[in-house]
Amino acid sequence: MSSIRTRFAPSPTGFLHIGGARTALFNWALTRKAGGTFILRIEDTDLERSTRESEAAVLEGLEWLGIGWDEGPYRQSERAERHREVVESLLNRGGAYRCVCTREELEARRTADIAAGGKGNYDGRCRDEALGPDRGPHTVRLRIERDHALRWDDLVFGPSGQEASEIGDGILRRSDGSPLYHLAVVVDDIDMGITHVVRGADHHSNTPFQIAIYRAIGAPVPTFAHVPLIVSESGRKLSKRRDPVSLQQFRADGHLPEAMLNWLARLGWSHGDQEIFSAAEIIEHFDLGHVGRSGAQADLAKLAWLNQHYLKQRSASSLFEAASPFLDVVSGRKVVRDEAIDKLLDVLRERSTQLVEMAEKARFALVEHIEIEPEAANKHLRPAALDGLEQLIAALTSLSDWNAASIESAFEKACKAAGDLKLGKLAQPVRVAVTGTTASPGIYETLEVAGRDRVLARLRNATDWIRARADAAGSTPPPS
RNA sequence: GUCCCUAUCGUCUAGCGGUUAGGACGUCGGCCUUUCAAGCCGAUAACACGGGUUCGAUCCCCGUUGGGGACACCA
Repeated sequence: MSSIRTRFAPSPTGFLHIGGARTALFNWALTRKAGGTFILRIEDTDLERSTRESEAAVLEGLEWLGIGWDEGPYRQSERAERHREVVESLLNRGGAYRCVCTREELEARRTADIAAGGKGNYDGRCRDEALGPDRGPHTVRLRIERDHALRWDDLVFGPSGQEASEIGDGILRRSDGSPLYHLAVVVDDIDMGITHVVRGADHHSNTPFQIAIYRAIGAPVPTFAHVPLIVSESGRKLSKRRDPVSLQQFRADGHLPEAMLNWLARLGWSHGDQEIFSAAEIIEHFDLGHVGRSGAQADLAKLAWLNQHYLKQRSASSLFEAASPFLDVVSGRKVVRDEAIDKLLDVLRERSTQLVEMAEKARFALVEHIEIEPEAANKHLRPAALDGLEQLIAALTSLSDWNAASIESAFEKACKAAGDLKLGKLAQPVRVAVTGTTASPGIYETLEVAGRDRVLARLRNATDWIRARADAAGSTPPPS
């Protein structure tokens, strides 16, 4: 059996967006499953818009997702000579011809044709003129053989295509001598021995013309599979302006690569009822036959769920590894891993969907000074809480060990000393004093990871604040 | 405008002539509970419409409607 060869061919005109990432993923999964060769080719023939930065972003994005390639990256721009060569040979063999129609003429005739009920295809005026290279500025068009069916059996869409008579002779080379995309991809795919072209469904309609180019060149037509586009949550085409589409952005928000991979894989593809897929399982089960035929909306809520799922799956060390850069940002320094950090991340993982969120929730244990939410302070840091807080400070101060269990005993002692105070009555003020918010992990763990010194300092701050505020408001000071 | 593609819960989807139309996310409710989560339990919710074909259509065919894509000397 001959092994398959596939490629991912992004144009480096921006960041790698999720549609492209998914196309890469499908190619990769298909190829890995079949034990074939996956090639990366950068389509940078549009020199105006292509940049090395975005090329680097594409490679980085793929690497981050764990999508590795076997050959390349090749650059289409480096193959210009070869593209010229193919056009020349087509010209020599009569598979293509020179066309001197100007844009204006073309546009006028096209408009007239449509007005007359036609399709607006190129009318073939120069087709049989046998124009030589001495005719001034000209483009080169493919001489599409009439009465040919330009059809193929798409691995996703099934039987597809059109009759040759339904499309016009397309341009292969511009008047400035540069090749058009259609010619370049076909030539590159032929030269690189691509057997399976898996790409976005936006190319579905271009395929007949490309098949005609394969025929003219005399090369075997590869197998095609067109993957439906990802659409935005509003149901429309993804807009770079409106929608979150950059893989880099998802990464910066704190998504784990395994979650992104799983999410992308399930967007338009399924394997029975299974929702959770490791990279290995995607490879094991992937097949084009189970890729849907209609566009899929990017479901951010599902991504959030998946991301938390993988957050919960990670080992302490790999969780820290992923979270580390985010923790550094919040703390403003390099956070080193220790037992307290591990514990902190561990209690935070089931409370966060992204790493930015996780790091933000870890703030109370990472920085010296916290801001207390005014609303939380007003509600929970009241004179009524003073006695409990002071009893707790005393109990905490006399603790010999600082851990969740000993802290719990201190709470029990404080509650009892404060007149059989309910735990909830004490826990919330403490939570606000220590974390600045009303929501946090269990109160014992929270105090444990915040550290004794910080906890005691913040509790004292809180009691001071309550007193000062009571005085300022002129109300009766709390009983001592 | 022409051509092509597409259509199952709000979303991602399973289904490939006969099913109580399944799962997951979300949403809602309950349990748990020191807050928030997590977890567990339960509920809600779909075959776009109209014709055929067939003993029987979610499934096959044809329309309609909706959605998407392509029609460049862009990629």
